[in-house]
Amino acid sequence: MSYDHKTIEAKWQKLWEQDRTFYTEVDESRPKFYNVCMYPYPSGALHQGHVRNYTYGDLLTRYKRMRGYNVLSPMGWDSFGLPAENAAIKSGIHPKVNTENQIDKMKTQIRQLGSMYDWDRELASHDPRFYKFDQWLFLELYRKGLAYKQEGLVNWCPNDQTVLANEQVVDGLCERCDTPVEKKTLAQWYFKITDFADRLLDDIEKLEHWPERVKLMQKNWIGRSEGARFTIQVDGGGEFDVFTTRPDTVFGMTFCVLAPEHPLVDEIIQGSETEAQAREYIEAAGRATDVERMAEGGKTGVFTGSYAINPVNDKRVPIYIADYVLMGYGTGAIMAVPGQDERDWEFAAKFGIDIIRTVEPPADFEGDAYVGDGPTINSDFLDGLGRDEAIASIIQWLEERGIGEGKVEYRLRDWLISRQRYWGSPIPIVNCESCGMVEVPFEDLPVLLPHIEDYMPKGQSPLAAEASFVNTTCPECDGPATRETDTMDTFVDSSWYFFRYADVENTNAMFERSKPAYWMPVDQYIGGIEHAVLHLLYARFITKFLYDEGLSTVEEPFARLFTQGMITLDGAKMSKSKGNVVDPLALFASHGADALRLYHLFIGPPTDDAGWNDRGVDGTRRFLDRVWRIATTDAELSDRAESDADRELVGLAHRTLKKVTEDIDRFHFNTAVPALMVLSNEFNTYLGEEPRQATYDEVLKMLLLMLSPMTPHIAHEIWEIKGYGSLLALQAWPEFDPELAREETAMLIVQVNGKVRDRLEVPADITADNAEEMALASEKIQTWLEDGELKKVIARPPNLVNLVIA
RNA sequence: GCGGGAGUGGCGAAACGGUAUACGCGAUGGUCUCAAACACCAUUGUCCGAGAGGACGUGUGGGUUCGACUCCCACCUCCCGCACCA
Repeated sequence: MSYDHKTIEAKWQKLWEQDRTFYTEVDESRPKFYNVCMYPYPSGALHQGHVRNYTYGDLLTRYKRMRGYNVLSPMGWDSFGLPAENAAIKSGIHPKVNTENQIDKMKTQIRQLGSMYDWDRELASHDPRFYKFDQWLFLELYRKGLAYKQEGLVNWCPNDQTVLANEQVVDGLCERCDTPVEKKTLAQWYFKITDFADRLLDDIEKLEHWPERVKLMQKNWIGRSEGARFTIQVDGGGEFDVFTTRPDTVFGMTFCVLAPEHPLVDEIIQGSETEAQAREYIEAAGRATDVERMAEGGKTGVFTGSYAINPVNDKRVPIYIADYVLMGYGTGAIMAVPGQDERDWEFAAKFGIDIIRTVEPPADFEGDAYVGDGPTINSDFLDGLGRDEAIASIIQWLEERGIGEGKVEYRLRDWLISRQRYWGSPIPIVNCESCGMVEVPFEDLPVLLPHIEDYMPKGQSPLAAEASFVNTTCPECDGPATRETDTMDTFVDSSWYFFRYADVENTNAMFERSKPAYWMPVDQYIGGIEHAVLHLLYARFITKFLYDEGLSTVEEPFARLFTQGMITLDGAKMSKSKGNVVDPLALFASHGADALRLYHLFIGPPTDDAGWNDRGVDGTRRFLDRVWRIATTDAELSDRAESDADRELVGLAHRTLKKVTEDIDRFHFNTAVPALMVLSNEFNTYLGEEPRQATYDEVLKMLLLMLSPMTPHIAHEIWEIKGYGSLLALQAWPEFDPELAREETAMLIVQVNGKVRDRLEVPADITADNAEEMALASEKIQTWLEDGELKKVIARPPNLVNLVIA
């Protein structure tokens, strides 16, 4: 017997929506719970990753509500950006039309899952009402000197025809299309996230309820290094700065290296014997993608013909160009100390350069460069000092002479936010011949993205070809001017959208301070691990900026972060291109949303990747059919007096409640579900043995209340059929009663030397002495005791007695 | 190389230092049925044994403990992140 999930699920989805059950207002009388799932890019097709994400989110919405919280769970669309635009290009439908179609489709599908949102707060980043405030944010940052345009070496994806942020380059490949990223020198817009590097790093400590893994990834990404920066003179004129974390080893400097892109290079190779060779090397390094540069086996480089003077001992050392030194980090130049640095050692060995040790390695040290601690040697006034003392001492020495200082460097670079693509928010800046760069005034926002037919990427923004967009008048002098034609990275949208849900209608401001003041921070944020350093770092940055502006009341946006594992099929990530997707829509039809939701909860630990198994959904559906049968049983329910069987079943229900509650609170859904299965199995057995009406109703109610956040449709339907009260979603989570949960008897395990030799049923309140007595009285145990002398008894009533014999 | 996580049945996986393998899937046998499906019942780590029962068993090797999947040390394998960051 199988229940009619199609009718039931459609019925309740409609009803919850009509009743506006999950629409929320500020309510100071209850604690708030702001529950957000990362808003999706509207691909038009719900996949199992979404289902997993929204199942967790909806479970929490419903559960927290039953626990008395005022829960806000909104939904929106990450509808600007490369993925949406590329999908439009592929389909040949204009991005706006295509994106809006996809949103409609996905919204329908999300509703079929039965996951509930306050749709009054729905937002989409391609909506001018939304991106108006991308532009406002941009201008706020600009005024504070935190948005700037600068020419520099940038990552360029030749396939997507746009620049990319460092965070969007993965292993030298474009994050979106896996094309090797090239380097180009271009003038681009940046947000100065590096100004926030220390705060972003330090505040990671405050993120108690974030996964360690994500915090660590952010720490590594920010990459703080303490060291020193100092100036080195070139013999014959010129100078350059170097950064090092080991200034204590400066006496061991036997050469210097400049990055091929270093500005001084051109000057010092001029007229040298190796000039031709050097120019060729620089040119090749410029052509190479990061992948090629990294793939290079062994170090390469060219002598410049020039020498540097070591400031501590006036020694002349050769200057090389080598691509193992990166222009983008530190100063793009290093002092090379092969004795204490593995990379420098490798280079020195290859090029026959002297190697001097300045740190005494331990006697048993074998190997090349020694990077560990030890007394300083061969270093004049630093000799004998440990590393930290030597570093402090040399920094003081450099500072006294005005040639250097202690310095902190970060791996984090500024966030490159301009894109040479159509589908994004236009940058609200006008270039005027006489006034220069001018802000678009607030009253002229949003700078609307015009509808254009030729939106294909072409290396510069397609907007540049749109004269009616480009040509404008200067807001300051009314003279002729042109607009910026690049659009913003879609990660700008996602860095603040969670504030906007709190005040989504506002046309005058991103939001009124008091609105998110009630809801923020997001109490639970759920999404994929792939955003660990992209979205989650940017969102923290922008939140800190809004805090500094007095707009945000919180410095950190997400109090609790949960990153779900991936659903895989035969060990591989499900993806449309691989053709190994299991379509949720087909499962809505065949098994129902409830069975699918339950399978996602049951499949394994939520943080872990989990392998999909079609039969697994059969299993959760079978379970729901069993619940349905229990609810519609034709067993005769009597009004006899309460028996042990009744007390046992009610006791189990309460123990189940305790476990399910604890498991939900710590996101162990995969163990909460089996607990409910055990309860329903016992319930089913009970129905075959003279069931009693009162017990039946009591346990069924508890079962339905516990199921309602997981499988809301079937739970609501049964609740209604049984006439158990008003709408199940509005019921309170049941109260655990330890008295009822208590068990009368326990299984006493009797061990001999740690091995199980007997099991005895004993009263649950048995004393240690009685347990020992019963254990010793057991016939099976007697035979084991014959083998030796009883040395010791460990009794842990009521479950364990261990007899130690020898 | 650095950092993190994980290794348990045929499979997904459970297990505050105390019954290893709950629950689900799959498999085998049975009941129901004209038959099938559904459902229900039983069995299902390996080896020895007719059985009672016993031995072994959570990647490998040690250790701590009355007792170790769990704690400690060393190693192996896999996954993830960062990676010539000075």
